[in-house]
Amino acid sequence: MPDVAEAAGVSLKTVSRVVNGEANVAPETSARVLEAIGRLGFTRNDIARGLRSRQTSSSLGLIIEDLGNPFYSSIARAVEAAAEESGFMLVVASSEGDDDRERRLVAALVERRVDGLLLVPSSEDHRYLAAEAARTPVVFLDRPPHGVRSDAVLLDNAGGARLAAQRLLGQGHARIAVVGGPAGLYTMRERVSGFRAAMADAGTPVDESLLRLDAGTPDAAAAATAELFASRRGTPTALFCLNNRAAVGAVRALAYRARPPRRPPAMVAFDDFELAGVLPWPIAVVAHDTAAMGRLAAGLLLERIGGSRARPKQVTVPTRLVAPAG
Amino acid sequence: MPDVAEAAGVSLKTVSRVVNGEANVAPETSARVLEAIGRLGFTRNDIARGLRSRQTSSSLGLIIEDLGNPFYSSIARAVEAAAEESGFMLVVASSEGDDDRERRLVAALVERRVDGLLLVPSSEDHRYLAAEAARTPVVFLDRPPHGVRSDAVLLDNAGGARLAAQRLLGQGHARIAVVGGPAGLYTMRERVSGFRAAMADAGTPVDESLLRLDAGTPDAAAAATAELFASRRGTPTALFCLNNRAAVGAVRALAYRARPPRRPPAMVAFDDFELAGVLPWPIAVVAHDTAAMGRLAAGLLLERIGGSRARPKQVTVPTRLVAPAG
DNA sequence: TTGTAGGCGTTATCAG
DNA sequence: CTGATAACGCCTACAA
Repeated sequence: MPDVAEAAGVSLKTVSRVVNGEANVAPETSARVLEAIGRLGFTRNDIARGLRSRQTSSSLGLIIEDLGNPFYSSIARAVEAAAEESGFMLVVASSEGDDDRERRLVAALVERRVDGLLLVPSSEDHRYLAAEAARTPVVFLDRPPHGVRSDAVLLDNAGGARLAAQRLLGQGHARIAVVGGPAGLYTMRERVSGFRAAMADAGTPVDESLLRLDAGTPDAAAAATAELFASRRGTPTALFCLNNRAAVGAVRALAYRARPPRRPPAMVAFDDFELAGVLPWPIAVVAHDTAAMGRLAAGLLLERIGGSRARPKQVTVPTRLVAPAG
Repeated sequence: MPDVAEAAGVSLKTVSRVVNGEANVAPETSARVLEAIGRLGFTRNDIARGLRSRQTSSSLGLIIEDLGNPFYSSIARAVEAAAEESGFMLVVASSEGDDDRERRLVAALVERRVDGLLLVPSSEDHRYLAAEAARTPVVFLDRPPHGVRSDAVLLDNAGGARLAAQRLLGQGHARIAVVGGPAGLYTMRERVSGFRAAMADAGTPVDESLLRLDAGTPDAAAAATAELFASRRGTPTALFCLNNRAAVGAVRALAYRARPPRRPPAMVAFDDFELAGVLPWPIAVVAHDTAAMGRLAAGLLLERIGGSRARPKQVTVPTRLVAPAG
């Protein structure tokens, strides 16, 4: 910038004014400065800029588990759109479900002075955030905070699981298998407990041997599903997949098993997916609005960044059952 | 940091040393400083840090079309992994296929002093980048640069399309419909020309009325597909979908059309998708390694950041045909 | 309308 | 081993 100033024969401050489009610059001076800028290929340094005033980077941080999972990437998309609308850029990082990585990423983002942080936590104890949260607003996504008071946007996991169970029960199924995982994850626990509640309400006992809650990947879910439906006796007649990963695995396992295909089980999957409607047999899904989750979370975060000191809110996004057309 | 220094009764520079784990600090002094840091909740400000030395933000920028498209999100995941490995964070922005947005995002990222830029360009004239590229290394992804010399990582689009056409031709199909878009997009043009080349090689004339290259969204592709297969006469017997969006739309259209379903057309889709193997009828896909694309691009970028002045490379990632098991 | 002085939080340099 | 001082690139406040 000093170079530009010299080249244009003006002071540094005048260049600054031109670059930022401030008023009170003679058109002629401005033109000369602009010319110099063009000639020298000058670009304003936003990082030095923020240093003085806002002390920020005009960016939001988003920590999710895995960008490759459509659930998270669609959240990321919504967050990015909302951020951009308010003039923020989005820094995305994947924790891969690892506590330590999560902590490291939080620290890195705070050091970079993101203006706010959206976090899908992998850890279950967030007291480590108390210090950061004092400086940088944090909004939790998909899973609630523990040990720190922050806003959170969650799904109605138990409600959705209830709907799933009720549908299968309503179709006359009693032997319902449940596949998903990892078992310890908040969303999984909630969904399983919603499932159990619906079963209890219906007076239908849960056969624990049909619960496979250690299937957190498509492959694991496929293996678990294959096993569940391989036995000759005591085979379940219906299947509840706890998330989109489990659904992909289960669908594969069921599609590929012994040909010609036996009668497929009734199936409900938590999380909608693009091709749910066109599989070889009907699948119902527990759908929800991931875009809304992202938008809501970004909105809450932007309010905090704007200085809101309201009591931390916990917003729950509804789920609904989408049955196949057939 | 001055506060910490005062609290610990040392100089500012000593605090800096401790924070950065430099050698030559007495353990006792270090302990005192650490204590003060903990007590005051101090966090190093990475943005001020970069101001002095590297003049950078230790981050890479990635501009893609849409995080919601699995093709791009899986690239983003690979890029993020590679970036993180080298100590960079990733700033993601969606151009939504819009030239102006692309330019604005590039400018914003350069102003933020990302150390390098990965770009899936929407524009077709990149001379505007010449100035930025001088300061910030740019690597093109999925589509080649025009008017600026930069590295690029591309797919073998024509080759993949050839494979697709050859498969359908080999199955005895001559009336092959092609659905996708937008027509002007580099990848689409390449794929269509690969398709035409294979048809020409086989001596099979292309029926232009079966080409629907304006179907850039699932909905548009579904409509085009429905229309193509609705007619009584001149109906195509096979379908080539130019990308994953078109495939989703086409599958929907074909799955939902008049029940009981007529005999489904033979189908090949460019881009693999998770459930390709389990649809009601067999679908072959032109698969490729998006993770490798992301990794390669990030690698090239990191080399440039490292100061490489090698002649710009253009890397082509191979495609292969994956036929259904059946 | 334009310019000068000072400082944002950190690190590099060089002296103690 | 530790500290004083000068940058880094820009903006705010005040002055001319």
